[in-house]
Amino acid sequence: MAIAAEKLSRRALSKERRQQQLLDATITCISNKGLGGMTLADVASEAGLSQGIVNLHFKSKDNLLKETLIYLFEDYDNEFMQAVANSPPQAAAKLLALMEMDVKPSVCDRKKLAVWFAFWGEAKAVPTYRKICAAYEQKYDEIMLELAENIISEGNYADIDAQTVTDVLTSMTDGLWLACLIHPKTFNRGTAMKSIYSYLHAVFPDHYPKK
Amino acid sequence: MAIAAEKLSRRALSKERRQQQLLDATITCISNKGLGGMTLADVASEAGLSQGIVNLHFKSKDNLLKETLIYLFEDYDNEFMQAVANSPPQAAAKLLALMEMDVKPSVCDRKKLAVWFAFWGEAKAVPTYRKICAAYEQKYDEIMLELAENIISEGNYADIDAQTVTDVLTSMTDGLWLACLIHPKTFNRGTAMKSIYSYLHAVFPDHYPKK
Amino acid sequence: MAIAAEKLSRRALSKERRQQQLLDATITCISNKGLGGMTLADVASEAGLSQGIVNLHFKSKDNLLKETLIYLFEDYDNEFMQAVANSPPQAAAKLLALMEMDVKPSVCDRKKLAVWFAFWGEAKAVPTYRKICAAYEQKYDEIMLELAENIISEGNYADIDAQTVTDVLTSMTDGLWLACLIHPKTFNRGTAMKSIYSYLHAVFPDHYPKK
Amino acid sequence: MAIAAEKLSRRALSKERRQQQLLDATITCISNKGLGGMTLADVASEAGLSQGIVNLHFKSKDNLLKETLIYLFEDYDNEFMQAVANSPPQAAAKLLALMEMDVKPSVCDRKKLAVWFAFWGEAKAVPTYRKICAAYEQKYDEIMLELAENIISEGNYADIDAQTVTDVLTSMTDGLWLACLIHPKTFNRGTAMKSIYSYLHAVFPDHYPKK
DNA sequence: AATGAATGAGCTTTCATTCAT
DNA sequence: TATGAATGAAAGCTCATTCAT
Repeated sequence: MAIAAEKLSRRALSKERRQQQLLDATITCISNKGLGGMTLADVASEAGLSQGIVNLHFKSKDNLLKETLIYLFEDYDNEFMQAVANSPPQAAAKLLALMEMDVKPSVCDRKKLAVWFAFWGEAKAVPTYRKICAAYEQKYDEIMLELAENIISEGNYADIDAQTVTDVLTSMTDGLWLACLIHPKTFNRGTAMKSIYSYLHAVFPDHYPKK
Repeated sequence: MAIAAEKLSRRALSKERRQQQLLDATITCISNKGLGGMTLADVASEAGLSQGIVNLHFKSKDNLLKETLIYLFEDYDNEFMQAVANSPPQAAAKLLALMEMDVKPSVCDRKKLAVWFAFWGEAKAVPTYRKICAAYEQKYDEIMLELAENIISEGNYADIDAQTVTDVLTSMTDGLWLACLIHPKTFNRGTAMKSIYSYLHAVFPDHYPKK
Repeated sequence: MAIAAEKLSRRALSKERRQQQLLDATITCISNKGLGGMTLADVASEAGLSQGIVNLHFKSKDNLLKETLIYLFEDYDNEFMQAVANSPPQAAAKLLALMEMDVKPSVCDRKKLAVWFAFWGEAKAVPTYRKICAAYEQKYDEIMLELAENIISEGNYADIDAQTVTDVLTSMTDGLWLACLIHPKTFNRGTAMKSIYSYLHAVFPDHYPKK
Repeated sequence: MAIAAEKLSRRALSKERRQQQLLDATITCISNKGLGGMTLADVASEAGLSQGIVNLHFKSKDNLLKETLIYLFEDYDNEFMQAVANSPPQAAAKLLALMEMDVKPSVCDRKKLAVWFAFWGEAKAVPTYRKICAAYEQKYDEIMLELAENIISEGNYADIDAQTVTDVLTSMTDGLWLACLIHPKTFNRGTAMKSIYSYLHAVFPDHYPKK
């Protein structure tokens, strides 16, 4: 029956929407109260819904948190893949696009960063979180590694190790994010990008000329 | 003698000793269960003492956590100042000594790192933590900045900005710590140091020659 | 049906009803165990409900106690105002009705008196209680004062001070309540009323003739 | 041995002194924090001594409280018996002296009254307290009753019942004490005494002339 | 006699979870 | 699907009591 089908699809959609709404509320709450301080009542209240709603949609708090981490990664994943896709075809341009993506406001955003670090802070104690992180991050590492190798193969960088460059870049963005989170007043997006570029220029001077 | 030993453990230690013991137990517990998962009962049990002992010495859980963060920083502070003091007088040597300190096993230790990140993960939500971090970190920033400025003044580095270098180095160690915490299997101390050195070589080639 | 009854008791009552039920349970518990000895678990158990119920409805124990005192006063207030309203229009009759109300079983009841004295016993240490008491008692004082003044103006009582009479009557009922609480075996409602009447007769012989 | 004996007696004296000191501290603490709020740590601290001191001298908190109540009564007893002893030989004078004693500053003192009412507030729940109260109060009742009977036998008071008078006077002082405790700002010692005298004048006009 | 660190039972409070509506 | 009153386990915290010194 067409009507039933439509209803079903609408319902399904509505369900997805509601879950997204709850995930957004969760992010806000973690950001404001920390992973430890956040309660399901906070999330429900932030979403303007009733007490039991989170358990209804996510079964348990643990599961909600797991889904929130995945949601965060899916969001980042989108940004990451779009940065790769929408940049010029050269490896150097793509690598730079990724770095710019990492400091752009929608990614390097204190609310989201607070949640990232909240999860990382519990990661050692919660294997579930560590596994999710490992899976996604391996993917990003592979992509960056390939870009770095391409750049090296294009230039005169005999001594440079692609994995080292990848590690440094990953570490730098993580470290800059921490700075953004902990020292919001002194942190500056332009300076951060300048730091990253200064490293790229240092290792790949032919591809990243002095500005 | 077993009895004497048992009695000793239950006997009044000096207040300071007992508190240190509890702070150590707290670090272990946070590392194992996370900031949110850790309970005062865990800490007491880890220290082999009774339920009420933590409140007796630290008044409240919040205060215990605050003191733990300070204890962590005091420990790091010792390492930091010693690294500066015990290295050759040249700025380049001192800066390198600091970087080596940051990856040395007693500092770049998963147990401690888990606790650092646990606090950073709550820092946005807990101003107390943020303030403590800010106070110590400003000090380290100033010292590193001075070292970087000295190096620059000694060589032919007209284009290099000392603050940028400091920011990059700080970010890198933070990022490498995160890698150590989250990806213990792939993280490698030697590689980490190699990454850092590669950056130092890239910006200050005269002071940090190719190895 | 037993099942239905059980279900009913566990089912959501109106919020107001549930709170009243809990306030009644609180009064019973204070009466049995004293203000200090009463626990929230006692109250919940007395109400046949679960541990957390009191905090759910009253936020905290302190607040529960405050609301209990108010509940007690509202109950007394009803008795007081009804005694005034339902008695003959003459001031003397109304004043006598108030005194009779004070010794009637539903008011001069050991369970309730125990709670009154429990609060008065803490009043010096808890400003909140003192404020609540002061507010209500001022009202009763004013009403009684007006009645005493009316009686004085009606008779030949040149030397009588209305405020003194009011003070004496208030003191007497408080003192008789204490006797009822502490010496239940020797306390006698009739004797108590006789005492009060003997005073009324002594000061206002025209309005309160010898019986 | 004289020395030993002296030491012993000094020690014994010191012990009694210490206990009195602790009882005084207890009274202060109950007055400030209420029976429920007072802790043994408070008492020790108020006495300027160490944690375990109260249990050392009084075995348990319950016992301390019991002894405090007795201490309070012994103090009142002294006042009572002295008022009787030191007043003129006539019954009327002695009865008046007792009433004056009840409102004199050292007796009708908010600190002490707070403790009295704290005990009365728990009396229903704690039989020990009730028994102690009953024992002392019966004694006072008997003495006052005899005085009242003497006065009646001396004058033309055919209709007056001695027990009723005694009850009224006792109730009045209790009630005035409550007023002093709860409404310290409006309570007035002179007015209180005036109230009592007005009653004495009303029932025994020949013995207590209009002032 | 006095100390005060340590204990541990018992309390208040929080909150994820359940369930009748 | 959604609600929110109710639950009850688990936590932090308090404090009377103990005991080695």
